[in-house]
Amino acid sequence: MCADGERWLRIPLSPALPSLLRQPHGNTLTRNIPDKPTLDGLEAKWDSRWESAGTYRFDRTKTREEIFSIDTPPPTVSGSLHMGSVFGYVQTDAHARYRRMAGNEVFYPMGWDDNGLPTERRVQNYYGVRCDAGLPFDPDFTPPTEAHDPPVSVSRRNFIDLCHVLTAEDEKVFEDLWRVIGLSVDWTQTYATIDHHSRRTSQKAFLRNLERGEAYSQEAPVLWDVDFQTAIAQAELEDREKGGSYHKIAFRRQDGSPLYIETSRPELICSCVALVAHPDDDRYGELFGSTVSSPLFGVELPVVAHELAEPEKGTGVAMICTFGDTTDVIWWRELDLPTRSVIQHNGRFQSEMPEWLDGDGATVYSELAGLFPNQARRKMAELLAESGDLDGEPRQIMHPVKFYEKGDRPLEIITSRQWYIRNGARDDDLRKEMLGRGEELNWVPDFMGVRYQHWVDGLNGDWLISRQRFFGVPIPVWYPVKAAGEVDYDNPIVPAEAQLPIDPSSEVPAGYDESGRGRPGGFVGDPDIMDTWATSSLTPQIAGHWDDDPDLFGRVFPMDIRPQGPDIIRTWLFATTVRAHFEHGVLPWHTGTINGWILDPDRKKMSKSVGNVVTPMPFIEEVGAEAVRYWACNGRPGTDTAIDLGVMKIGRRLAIKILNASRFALSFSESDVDPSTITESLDKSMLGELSEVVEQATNAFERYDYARALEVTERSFWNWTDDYLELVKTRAYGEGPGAESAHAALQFGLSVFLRLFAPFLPFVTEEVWSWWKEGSVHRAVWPSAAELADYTGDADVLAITSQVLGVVRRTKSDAKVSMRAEVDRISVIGSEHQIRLVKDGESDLREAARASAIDYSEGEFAVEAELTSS
RNA sequence: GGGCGUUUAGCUCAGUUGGCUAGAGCACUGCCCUUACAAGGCAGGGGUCGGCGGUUCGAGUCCGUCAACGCCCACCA
Repeated sequence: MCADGERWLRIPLSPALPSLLRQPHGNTLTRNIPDKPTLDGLEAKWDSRWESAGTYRFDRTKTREEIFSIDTPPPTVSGSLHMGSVFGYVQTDAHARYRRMAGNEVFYPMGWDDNGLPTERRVQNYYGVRCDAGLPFDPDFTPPTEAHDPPVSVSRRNFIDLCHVLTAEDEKVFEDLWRVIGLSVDWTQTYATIDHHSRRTSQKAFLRNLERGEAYSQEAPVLWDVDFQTAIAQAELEDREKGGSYHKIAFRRQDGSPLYIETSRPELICSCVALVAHPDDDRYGELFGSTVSSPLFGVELPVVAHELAEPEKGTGVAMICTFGDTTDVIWWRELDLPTRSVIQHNGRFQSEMPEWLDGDGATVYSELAGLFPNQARRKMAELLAESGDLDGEPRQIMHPVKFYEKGDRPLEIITSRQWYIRNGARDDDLRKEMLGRGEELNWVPDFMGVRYQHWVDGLNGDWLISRQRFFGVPIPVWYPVKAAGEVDYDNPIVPAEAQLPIDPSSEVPAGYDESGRGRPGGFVGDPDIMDTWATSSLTPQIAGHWDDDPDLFGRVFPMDIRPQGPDIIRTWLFATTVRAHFEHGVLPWHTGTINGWILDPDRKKMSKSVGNVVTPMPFIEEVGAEAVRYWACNGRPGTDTAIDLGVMKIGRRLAIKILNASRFALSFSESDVDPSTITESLDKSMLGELSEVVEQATNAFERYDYARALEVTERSFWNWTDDYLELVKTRAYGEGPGAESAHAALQFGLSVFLRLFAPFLPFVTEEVWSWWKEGSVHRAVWPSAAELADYTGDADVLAITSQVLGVVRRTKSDAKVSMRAEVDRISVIGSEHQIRLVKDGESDLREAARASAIDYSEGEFAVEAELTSS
């Protein structure tokens, strides 16, 4: 795109030139307005000029009161570029541009979220590699040009290098998109969640959480993705409806009679630790305290009582396994049951014979060893059918199954040691404090606050931040290895803050040397990394340089707004709130603006799995960046918005209209006209109406309602071109005070419109601004009623004159004659006041209507036009 | 099962604290090459504001209820 953008290029306004050329009063640069203004190429032209002029550079000498700071969402660079990527960012940009013009110094950095699993997965697929932490580093490894098939194994360090290479490429693609779409970010203020500064900030914040007891490690059952082989957090869960089948299975009471349970996971009978029924369930009351034996394995199991057992579900008796689902974890913990787990980290049944099995049970188990759960399930169903313990045929059902949101196989629950940060789930006081933070935040739109509240109310565990992966910020601790060789997890060795960032798998704690790694009396490094949210929950601290630039941090933090999508309230917004609450004792921002969803043209939510992801570049190429921006800014705050090429085309038409109307408005004089020459009441009326528009647009922006600001500006602008420009045209082509008044009013009006549109249509407004003004429209002062006050008149003059003109047009249209057709007379009936208003605009009205005379009489308002018969 | 949001013209959407015959654009129809604009301009037709019931002098707007759609949450036996 933008290939021939410079075909009518003029001498650029170098930042150095204006001071040489500027005259004491106004600006005398010769205008160079193209005969055929075009939108083509404006994106590239102005992006590079803004960059070289530093138009959006942040001035850090400003005070906190003057600064407006934005906690920009760092896009996941390994994710797909889709229309949702531009939607929310453009809305934020419009607000940033408004703030900048309204007098704030805007802190608008950009980050890239590049660490974490999404990048690893993309690297695996892109290059056809897999990370094998056991392999040695290969210094001669070069990134493959084509994906290996089948995948080759590479060392951890080579793998991480590939992650860096690919994310650098991905970040360039994103930056290019942001530039084309016109985001006014300060490109000197960028960060990446894997970079040195972010790792340092992330580790420092973690160590402080650890020191204050807000972070801890614990050996416990966790939700586990068997493909990625990592623990995941509650916030990353999603339920999917999956088919399954209930198996009705007989356990044996002491007297040999069957006790039936129903389960969708018969393969876990071997890890069963108890059966459970509701304490008030009379059917089973006598069994509490006794034992039953499991089918095939013959393990004696207690029958226990717990409120969570639902009498209506299945037979009313459930088997408790370690662990089949999250309810099992609750029962296991609250009833103090033993652990009998058989599923390994790779998702397969362990090969070693479980110690609680012997005899026939061991023989049965040997058939399950090494299988995946779904394979073991079929095997168990066969075996149970053969032994007669399966009652009837399995019953097909659909039920919700927990998945990792990025995963393909159901989660398992596996016991392992993990790191957690407290979030209020296990501490009522902290939960109340976090709910209080949610109430404190100014939510835009306000109903979004409910989502936060529900999430915090529903938390059922602390925040699990450790991941058994590679491309991320390492957990910055080591552990002593006791003389007996066991690792002392309870006494982690921490680095000094000055040492950060560290990688405990390659660096050595103070007082040790490398030879002690993994040896009794020595140390081991924590092998895990932190989840990406553990770092991106610190974006205000990272972007504001909490770690290394307290002066800057004091000027931007707490930030003014956090713009983001509704889906990550539970993750990003909540986690950021937790971290700031712990570290700084404040809410990290004043306002949270939550954008809506992007729906595809059929009003379906876009998602990769559905395959309806729409990428922005084809739209930008077809209608231009500003048309896409116009569409994005038409989406109300927090409102789901469908991708609509039609809306974009309206935006394009608006931008073209601005070019053409500007060309007309600026065609009458070579220099700025003094607004004190505005004397005609129609002109003053127009400025009076504009004054109201300015007020409405400003109020809307103050409420973060960019869409409303655009709407009132746009409506007024079309009236301006349709009515005012037509009314004033003839007078403007003439000479004398009337013409001068028109010229000045046209310029003044245009100047106001360009500034009102600048947040939405940054390229075309800047282009027109450059025709006759110095500097950037984006650093021009936001229009105000005060600025217009000396030149305004009764807005009703223009309104009623336009209305009369409308009647004349309709008359001509009905008569199927040209708009240039002559009108003999217009008769206006109205109140004394209305008549006076029309008379104020009469001469312009007669020219525009081509009417030779206007008759007036008092009465109920009515207008009639009498065409000259031809 | 709970919560939030949406439902206004064929389509995409406005309608701020309840106030005169409900608005815009697209699409459709008619007219017009008028010296800013024909990838345009001007004008026109088109809606019992999801259903039902309330409050009110007055309801698209407030309350209740039902329905459809979307999203979020919920202990997978």
